[in-house]
Amino acid sequence: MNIRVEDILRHNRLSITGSRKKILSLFLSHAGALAHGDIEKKAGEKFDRVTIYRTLQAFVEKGILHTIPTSDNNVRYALCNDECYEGHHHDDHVHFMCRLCGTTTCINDAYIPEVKLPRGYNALQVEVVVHGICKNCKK
Amino acid sequence: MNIRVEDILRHNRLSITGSRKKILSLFLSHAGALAHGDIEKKAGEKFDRVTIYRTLQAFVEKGILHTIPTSDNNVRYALCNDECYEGHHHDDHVHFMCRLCGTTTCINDAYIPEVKLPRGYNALQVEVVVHGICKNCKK
DNA sequence: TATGATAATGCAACAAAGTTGCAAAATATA
DNA sequence: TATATTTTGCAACTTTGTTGCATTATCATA
Repeated sequence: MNIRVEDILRHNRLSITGSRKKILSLFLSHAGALAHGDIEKKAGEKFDRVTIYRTLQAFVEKGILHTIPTSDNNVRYALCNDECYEGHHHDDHVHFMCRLCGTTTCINDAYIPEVKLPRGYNALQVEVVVHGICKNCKK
Repeated sequence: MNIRVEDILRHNRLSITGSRKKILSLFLSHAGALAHGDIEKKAGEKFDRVTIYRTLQAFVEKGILHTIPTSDNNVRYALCNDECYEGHHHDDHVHFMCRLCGTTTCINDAYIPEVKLPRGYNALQVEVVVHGICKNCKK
């Protein structure tokens, strides 16, 4: 697992440091999306808050992570899938937020349908956030 | 215009106060969505920050406004359309955020297509945020 | 329309979230 | 290994959001 983390960092021309390895492996070992606060808790007291901000920002710029829009002023971050690593940023995402357990998951295989906009509007990116009950909570 | 504002407040069993009238008329006279900060600026120094927070919260609870999810930790608020006033909250929205002028608009007449989710996921609400170039900026 | 009940506001104090500059430390490069 | 570059942690600060409470405004009704 650690080897993969270092490969990703190297591939994105980011120095291999403790905080980056830790934060990236948190995402790799955790299915759902994470907010800044989640990472602060999960990483323990080990890293400065500022470092976490800067690490997340760097990961988003490199396309390793993407953000998930929210209505609670608490943006979540999730791993991009493999296509993202190859320059072609995979911008259109479907995300699912569970009303019960609160977890956010990135549904990579959901097909995003064409959205019909009024005349004159030009779409560059479509984000879809579905709220409901997730697979685990439904059981 | 003021009459309409007071009607809406009365209809929602909210006391008619200066801040509510002001904030509601800001939305009625402004096509796009507004963030808390925008309202603070547009309302001038007239109202306490806390009052604006509580007013927005009340409007959302009553279904007068709805929130628009964002990736910048800066939730926008927009007027619900008429259906919202009748108990039946109009939950599924398409919102458009312009990359150039930054304005967010609520596209009420856009049809929200069915999103196919993996087995076991149950959708209750679908939010769509489209990023691109708006009608005005395209000219 | 005066009056008591109810609700909203503003203030203060606080908590949480996010930013910036800079010196020290870690990592990369050659 | 030595030097250049990058990243980190710290401090100080700004912005954003929250809570309790006394004061004030609005509402209901007699």
